Amino acid sequence: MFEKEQQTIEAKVRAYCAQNDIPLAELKWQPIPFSGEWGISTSFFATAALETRAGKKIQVPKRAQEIAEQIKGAVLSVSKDQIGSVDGISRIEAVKGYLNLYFSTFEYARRVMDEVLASGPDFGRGAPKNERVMVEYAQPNTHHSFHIGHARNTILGEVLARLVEFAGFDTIRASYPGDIGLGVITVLWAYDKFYKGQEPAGIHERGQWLLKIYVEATALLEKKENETPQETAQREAYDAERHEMYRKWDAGDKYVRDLWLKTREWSLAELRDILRILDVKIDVWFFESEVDEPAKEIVEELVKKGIADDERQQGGAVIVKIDEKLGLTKEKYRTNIILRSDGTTLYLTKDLALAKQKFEQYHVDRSIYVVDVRQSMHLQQAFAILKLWGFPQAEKCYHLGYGFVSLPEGAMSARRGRVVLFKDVMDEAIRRVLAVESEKAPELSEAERKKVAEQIGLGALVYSMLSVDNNRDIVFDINEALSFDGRTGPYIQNAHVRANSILKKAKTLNFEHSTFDYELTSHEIQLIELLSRFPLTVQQAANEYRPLVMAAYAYDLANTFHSFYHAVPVMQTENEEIRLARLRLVAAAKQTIANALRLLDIQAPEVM
RNA sequence: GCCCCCGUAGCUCAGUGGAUAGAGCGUCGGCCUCCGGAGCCGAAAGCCGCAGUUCGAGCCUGCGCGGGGGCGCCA
Repeated sequence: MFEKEQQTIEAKVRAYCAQNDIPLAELKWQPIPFSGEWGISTSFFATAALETRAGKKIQVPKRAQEIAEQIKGAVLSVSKDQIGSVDGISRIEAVKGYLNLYFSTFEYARRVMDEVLASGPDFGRGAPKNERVMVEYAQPNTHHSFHIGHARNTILGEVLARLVEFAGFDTIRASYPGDIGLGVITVLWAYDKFYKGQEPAGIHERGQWLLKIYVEATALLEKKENETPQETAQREAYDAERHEMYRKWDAGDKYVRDLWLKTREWSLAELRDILRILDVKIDVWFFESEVDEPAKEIVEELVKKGIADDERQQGGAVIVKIDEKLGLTKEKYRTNIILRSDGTTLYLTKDLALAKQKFEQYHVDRSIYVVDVRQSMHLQQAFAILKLWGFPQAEKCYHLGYGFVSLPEGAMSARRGRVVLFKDVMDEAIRRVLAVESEKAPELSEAERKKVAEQIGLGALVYSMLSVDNNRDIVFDINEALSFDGRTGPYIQNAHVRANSILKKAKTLNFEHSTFDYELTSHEIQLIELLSRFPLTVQQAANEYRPLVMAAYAYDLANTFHSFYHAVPVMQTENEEIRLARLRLVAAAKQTIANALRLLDIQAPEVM
């Protein structure tokens, strides 16, 4: 937001250095820490180090301070006419090798407020980048229920999509559910054999019921210790039935296909409802079952191109010796199979086919995969093969890996039914908020209370998933995830509510022309500075593909607002000019908190 | 055997080459006659080890120690 001033000063610094034979290194600007005032700074250590390398015998820190002081003098000196004073800068200091430029707050405060309030919900939006990004996430297997690990995936993916979209990328949201495989067939088999027609009516009840069937079926099919011969025979018979069903599915048997579609729809109905709750709107659905045929075709193409080696004649599979083809001498991507010896495809094959479709049909320039870190090797292999295949977009394929979500008692396991379901956590979240709401907000109607409970409960859950960097594992503790105190979603939402509360109390919001031509408190300055950082934070989070960056910013902003709120009176301010200016600042803060929350897929309530 | 991730305060985590390493929870102490206390203000407490690169290392490189994950017919 202060690029112009930065450039003006930079030009002066360059001019001075050129005149005085100082080999200027790259200038990096950053906000001044610790000051409580507001401005930007840069250091001259790198420049001094360059001089050292050029042969001068000097102490770098001392020399850096020297340069900073000289430049300060030059910038301030009006007599040398090519280096005059700079508009908008109130004060310049040279300290410890740094050049600090303090802004004249009056001018900048007005500029920041103007931009926030004129842009409103678009404040922080980046200019269009003419580049298309596809984010693939929310890809649970069907015929199971949606657990808290799926929730982490979906939330990370959605927030990433919101960030890159707001940052200026043309964005496509894609989901890739695993709707076929032995696990799916296992549920089909058990449903058909033991439970046909007994499904419950509710969307979530039915989805969760499928998981129950899966757990039971897995137990029936699992080899046990000390099995009697009869038990062994029974188990093997079941297993044979299951595989026969898979064969029929593959052959397109109508009965099995209908059964599959019907049960799959139950899962998808539950998934769609959870996505509705999370305000996720998927643009493109790719089903694993639909990329099977294209996958088989690309195997032949890769063999023909000499990328894959066909060992089928020897009774083997089709493989890609990735390291060898890339000319690597060290083991890195290894070798992997793209077609089983029985002619069926694998996950890797399907991902290759899917990537081809993304590039050719959807023209994506960047492809982001939000997938569990345990599949990191698999995706690196896929990207490497895409590169061998000649897709330039392979360079811009990115695996956003995230650590898995486990429970205090160990890893989650759908097979064993040891999972924490998203819906259960969410229901509990709402219960907990409702329990405190009657005390916190007694004036709310029943309907409002329920709506707010959903906003706050989800806010807590979502923020707890975003406030940890994605590559870290999470041990899910419901009390931590649903905490409303401290560094949490509700803390940020509360800042929004408080800002709203002040604005509601104001008789008029006629502050369009109010100025900040009075002595600002450090709380006001810090709040304005935070607001001004929002657009750059959007870009950083999007460029680094890191939702955490925005989650951290939102907390800092809320924290700064809460401090301001306690320290600086707004409505009680006697002076009307100052009161209006502060109201304007509160309005800008409310808007920016709302924008940040929206990017984090968290609702910004007006009351709570 | 090889590859990837992680090691920062009692606990859970930020901080990816610059000034004084920050939060939350927990502990201890203050603040509701004042715009909403889901809040604010304060205190105690910390970079796994050894080398190296650099003017400067929690951050980069190497080695070691400790924890987690992965490695040709699962997804």
